[in-house]
Parts: sequence; structure tokens; C-alpha cells
Amino acid sequence: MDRSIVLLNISAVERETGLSKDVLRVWERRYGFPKPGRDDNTERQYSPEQVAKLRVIKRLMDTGMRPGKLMHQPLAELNVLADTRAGPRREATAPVLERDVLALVRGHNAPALQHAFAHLLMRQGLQRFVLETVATLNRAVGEAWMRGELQVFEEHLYTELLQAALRSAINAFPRLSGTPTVLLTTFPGEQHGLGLLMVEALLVPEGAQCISLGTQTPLDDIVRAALAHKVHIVAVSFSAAFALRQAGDGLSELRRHLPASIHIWAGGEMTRRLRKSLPGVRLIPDLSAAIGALRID
Amino acid sequence: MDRSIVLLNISAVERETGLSKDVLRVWERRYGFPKPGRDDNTERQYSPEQVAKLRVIKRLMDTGMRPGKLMHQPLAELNVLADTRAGPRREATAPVLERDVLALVRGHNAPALQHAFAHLLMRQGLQRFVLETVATLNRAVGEAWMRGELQVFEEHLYTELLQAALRSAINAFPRLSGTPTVLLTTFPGEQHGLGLLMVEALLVPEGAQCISLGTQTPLDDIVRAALAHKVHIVAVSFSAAFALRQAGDGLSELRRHLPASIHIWAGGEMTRRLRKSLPGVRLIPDLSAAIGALRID
DNA sequence: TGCTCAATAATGCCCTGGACAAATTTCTGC
DNA sequence: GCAGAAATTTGTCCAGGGCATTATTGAGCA
Repeated sequence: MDRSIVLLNISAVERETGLSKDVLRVWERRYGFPKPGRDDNTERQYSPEQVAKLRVIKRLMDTGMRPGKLMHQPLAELNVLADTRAGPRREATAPVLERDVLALVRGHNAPALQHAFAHLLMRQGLQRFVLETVATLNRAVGEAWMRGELQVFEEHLYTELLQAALRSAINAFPRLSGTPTVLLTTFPGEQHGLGLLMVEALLVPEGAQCISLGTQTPLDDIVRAALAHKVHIVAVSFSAAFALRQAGDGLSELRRHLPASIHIWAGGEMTRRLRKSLPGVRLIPDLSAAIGALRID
Repeated sequence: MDRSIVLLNISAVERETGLSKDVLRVWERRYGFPKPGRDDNTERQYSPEQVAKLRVIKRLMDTGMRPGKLMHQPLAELNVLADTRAGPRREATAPVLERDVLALVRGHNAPALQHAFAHLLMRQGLQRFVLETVATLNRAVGEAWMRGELQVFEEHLYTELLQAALRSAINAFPRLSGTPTVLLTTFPGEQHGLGLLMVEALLVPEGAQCISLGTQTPLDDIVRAALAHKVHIVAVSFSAAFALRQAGDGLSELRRHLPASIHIWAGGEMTRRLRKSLPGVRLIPDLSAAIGALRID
């Protein structure tokens, strides 16, 4: 095991940060950051520190901040910003629970974490678990990550075990042939599937029949699937990181290609940043809105 | 709902085909395909037909063919190639089963498909289900897709329901604190998680303790996770589409950063195309090899 | 002061065309 | 028939320019 510093080339940085090569190069030209070293062949070589800072910048931008302001701040300043941004901590809500679960994540105690999820789920029931516990925990995990208190792999383990717990619980419900039928998926480029699972977990107990296509379904195929399965609602989920523009364009496109009788829901963190209104698309900025929407649509 | 043809810009094609913008542009320059139209702003606008052909080309290249040979063939020729490539159909193995399941997929009968998976799983047991049924079905689904007999959304539904079935079954096993401990994940850029789930489904009944991080864990974090969880084996999965070069580099890097006492497994379709040998990395070209490796390592 | 609309700045994405290294295939001499 | 050299193929990177969209600022007005 050697300690040599691992330098990353531009496509590795693209993969790891979600920032395109074009953006990385244009930032360097315009802002002077990141200014990677060059290898023998004059190709960019990014240091792990640069990548770490880029990740934080990306995360802050996903909450609506602009790169010009962030680029020259030292990492410490960025963390302060992140803290401010996070808003007041709601200590009262469920601080003990959050702390306990975060402790398990940080302690790398997979069995205990799995057990904790199962336990909470049983005690609260699926819907309450999602609405109260999961929503809160997700926020806590996101904020901890932003403050640098959580490694990427720790977040991965959290997400993975949570997904496993939700999926098992959903599967335990008998598959009703009830109404309405909801098609769940994300657009190409959006790889976070936890949101889909959470929505499914809310809707299935309401008697809805959910058909999930997983993540990243091409637009054409969403349309085809909606028609083939004769669904009443198409629900698309977006994480905070998803490009606003793509989302807006995609949703309009979807609206144009689906018959008016099929409702479109757009949910997830990103939808709170959407400015322009999308006629014929129902925004579901928070999870509880999903259940409400179900009763209307 | 309008019928206007949907043209895609270059980044949409990148997302939908997995071919980078650079590759799309250089193919156009070198081979004259794809030659998209241009919009008012002289930006590339790809037709759905071009994208469909690109998808087939990509899939053929993932089996080892070279672009220069494929680029000028009409779509029909490519499909013939795909057929040839697929090798002799093993009609004898489980043709009825394959046909039945494929019929359910094509009939968009989600409840029946879910039921079929659950039924087969119960009858065969988890390991046999994975080794015999799932492996065969995956091949059949892949080939059907290549022949154009399956839509993307149909493949998505298949994958999604299969994953749900596997996850439930895995969850049903008591989480043993047994040995060895195996860390499962994929490299950044590899978003197919079905392989991970299949390996987990094989190992858990053997008494191994599996910790899955899901897909796309940065290299550094794989190392950190392996150390934090004190695992004996790190297993990384690659779909056929994964870039050979990246895989090789990444695995060597991983080997350099992990203590020698931790074994590294590389599995998935891609590993069959790997040429150069990777010292200290065990290749698991097919699933049954995983169980064998477990008994050795 | 507060508000609307226009001017300005910030930002992301696309483009061209050149270069090079790694991998693969073809050629050559034995 | 085969090892090794030469040629070809292929993916990725680079520089630097341009433009459309979005956000911010400023001006005029109620």
C-alpha cells in the first residue's frame, strides 16, 4: 500500500464531481480555479484537495449559489457558508434519533444501522417512517456531508441500507390492482433513485399501483411506458444536483407528448428552485404533497 | 400530444448512448456518421434514428467490435451482426421459461412478472435462481434488446422488478456476522447495480457478510470503506459497457492502495474482454466463479 | 420608498480543428 | 508459422472563440 498522491485527469474529475470537462476548463480560464498541474503531456492533473473543494462548490451551487462567489473562498469559508445555508437546526424535532443514526453511520456499524431502520419502520409504519424519519435523516446526512463530517462511502452505505429497508417494506404490501396507476422514474442523467422509492413508499399504502422503471429512462420511453401501462400519473424525481434547464425542457417535452388525461408530477429537491411555471405539470416540492396530490388527481 | 419529431442535442445523445461528446464529434469528422442536422445556431441536432443506430453500435462495440467496421453498415446489417454475435441459441436450456418471461415483459404485465420472479425464486432457491434463471434471462433480454424486439422501458421494468425480488430475498436472510466480509460496489461511471445484487445473492447464502455501497464509489472511498469495515474481500462489478482502460487503471490503483491481505475481485461482463493481467486481482468472469473464489480466498 | 423594465454581467454549453498516446492490425523477415 | 516492427485505428485531451440564457444591477417612475 503506497501513499503516493493520486492525481486525477479531467474525465475522472468529471465523473466524481458531476462537473463537465467544459465547465472545468472554462472555470480555470475565467476564475483561475481549479488550476491543476500538468503531466508530461500537458494534460490536466487535479489533486484530491481540488476535487474535494469542487465537490463542495458543486453542492453549494445545487442550493442556488453562483460559482463566481464561491470559487475563491478557501475551503473553510465554504464550510461556514454551507452551515449558514443549512438554515436553523431544528433541534427539537428529533435530535436524538438523528444523532443516533448518524453515529451508527460514522461508526461503520452496518448491522446496527440496518436494524435501526427496520425497527423504526416497524414502529412508525411505512408512511410515517418516510415522512418524518427519512426526510429528516436525509437532511441531516446531507448537511453532515457538507460540513465534511461524513465520507462519501458512509453516505453510500446509509443510502444503500435505507433503500434495502424501503424496498422490503414496499414489497411486503400486496400488489394491488387499485387506482390510480403511477409510473415512477427519473430522466437520463439523474441517478438518484431514493426519491422514487420514498414516493412509492408513500403511495403504495394509499392503494395506488406503482410501476417503477428505476432511474434514467429516456423521454421517449417514458411516454411509451405510460401508454403501454395505461397509467394515470407519471411521476419524475429530481435531486438537487439536476440541471434546471434540462428538467424544465424535459418536462415540457413530456407534457407535449403525453395525452392530457395523464397527469405529470415533478418531485424532489430540485423542484424548489424551479422558477418558470410549467403548465400541466404538478410540482411536488415535498413528500407530504404527494399524498395530497394523489387525492386530487 | 403532438407528433413533431424530437431532435436531440449533443449532450442528450451523450446521456442516452453513453458516447462522449468528443467521440460523437470525432466520429462525424472521421467516418461521416452520425451526421446530424444543425439548428439555427449551427448546433448539432440528432434524429431519433441516428440515436437508435448509435445505441446498437455502442452495444456491439461493448462486445469487442470496432467502430470503423460498424459505422457505415445500415441498421439491418447491424442487427444481423448482433444476431451472429449472440452465438448459438441454447434452445435446450430453458427456452420455455425464457419465452414466458420475455412474453410478460413485452406484454407489460408487471404484476405477473413480479409474481413469476417470486415464484421461480421460491421454487429454485436464491442461489440456483441467480445462477440458472437470472443469468439466462439477462442474456435473453440483452439479445432481444439488440434485435430491437425490446424497448428500453421494457428492459428497465425487467431490471427493476428483478432487483426488487433479489433484494427482498437477500433481506430475508438473517444478517450473519460470519466470514468472510465482502465489500461490494462499482467504480464511478458504472451505474449498473444488478451485478452487485446477483453476487450478494450468491454469497449471502454461503454465510458471507456482504456490505454493499451501491454503485459509483470513488476509488479513495472504496479504500477507506474497506479499511473502516475491516473487510476481507473487495468485489467490484463492471458491465460490458465499462471502458476497459478505466477498469484496468482503477483496479491497479486499488491494488496499490489496499493492504495485500485484502483480496480484490473484479466481476461482470467486461472482465471477459480484459487482456492484460492484473496481479493481485482475481477475475470473476462468470457468477459461479464467485462461489468458487469464496472457498479459496 | 418600492416596483417594473431594460441594460449589463455571469455562466454554461457548443464549435472547430489539431495533436497525441494507447491499442490493434498488418506487414516483414526469418 | 511466428516474433517483432511498422502502420492504422481510435479515444481523449487541448486552446480559444462564440452565443443564448439567466441573474443582477440600474434607471425611471409611481
